[in-house]
Amino acid sequence: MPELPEAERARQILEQHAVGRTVARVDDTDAFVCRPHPAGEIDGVMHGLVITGARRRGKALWLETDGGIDLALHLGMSGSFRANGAPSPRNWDRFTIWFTDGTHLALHDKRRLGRARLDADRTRLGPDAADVTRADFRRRVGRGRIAVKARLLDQSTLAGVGNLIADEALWRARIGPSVPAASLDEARLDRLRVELRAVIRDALKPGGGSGRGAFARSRRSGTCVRCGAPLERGTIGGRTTYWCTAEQAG
DNA sequence: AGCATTGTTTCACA
DNA sequence: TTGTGAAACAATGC
Repeated sequence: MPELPEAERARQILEQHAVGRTVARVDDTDAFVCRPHPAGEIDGVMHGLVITGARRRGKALWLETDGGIDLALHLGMSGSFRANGAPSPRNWDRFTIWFTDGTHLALHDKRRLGRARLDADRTRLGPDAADVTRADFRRRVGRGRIAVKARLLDQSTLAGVGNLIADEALWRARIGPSVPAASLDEARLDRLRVELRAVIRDALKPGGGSGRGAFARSRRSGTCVRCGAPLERGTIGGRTTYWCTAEQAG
C-alpha cells in the first residue's frame, strides 16, 4: 500500500502512539529489516529514550528522540504500523517498540522490504511531492532524456511518488509516461504538478489511498474511463505501467 | 507452475 | 563523472 499518502497515515499513527512515550524495549531481531544493525543494537541505543517527534518526507519516516538520535522507519512495499495489536500471524511483525506505559507499536510487513535503522541518510531525498513548489518542480522534473514517469519515481527528484500515483497523475495530466522528461514544456510540467498534487490530496482523504483514483478503475477494466480507448501496458522505470492510447500519446 | 507485486539499492554500462 | 536501466532483494497472492 505505501506511497506518500499511506506514509502520512503511518506517520499519524506514530504521532498518536509513539510520541511522548519512553522506550522500554525494542525487538530488532529481524536482521534484514534492521540492516545493517546487528540484533540488539537498536534496542541498546533506544532504551530509555523519549520519542519527541514523528516526521515524514516522501515515503521516509523517522522518530525523533530526546537523545538526539533518529530512528528511521520505512514501510517498503507492504509495511504498516499496528498499535497495541494482538501478535500477527506468521511473525509478520518485523520490528516492535515496547513503551514503559505498557503499549507497543509494531511494523507489520509480510514481505520484509520495510526498514528500521538509526541515523539514516536523508540528504539525497528530494522535496516532498505534496508541497513541492512550481519552480522546483519545473527544474527537477523537466530534465534529462529519462522517461518522465521514471523521473517521477526517482526519490531524489521528488520524494513520495510511487507506481500507482505516477500513473494516475500522468493520466490526469494527459501526458505519455515514456516521453523524455526534458521534452515537456513549462505549461505541461505545471499541469503535471497540479494533477500530481490533486491525486495525493484525494488519496489523503478518508477512504482514499494510492490505488483508489479514477485511473485505477480504468486499469482494472483495461479501458480508459474518460474516453473509452483501450489502455496500453508496458514497463517504464522498472515498473508495470498503464496508459491511455488515445489521450496519452505524447 | 509461473508471474506479478503500491519500494529501494546496487551494479553494469554508455 | 553522470545518467540510465536492469537485476536483486523477500514473501505472498493469483
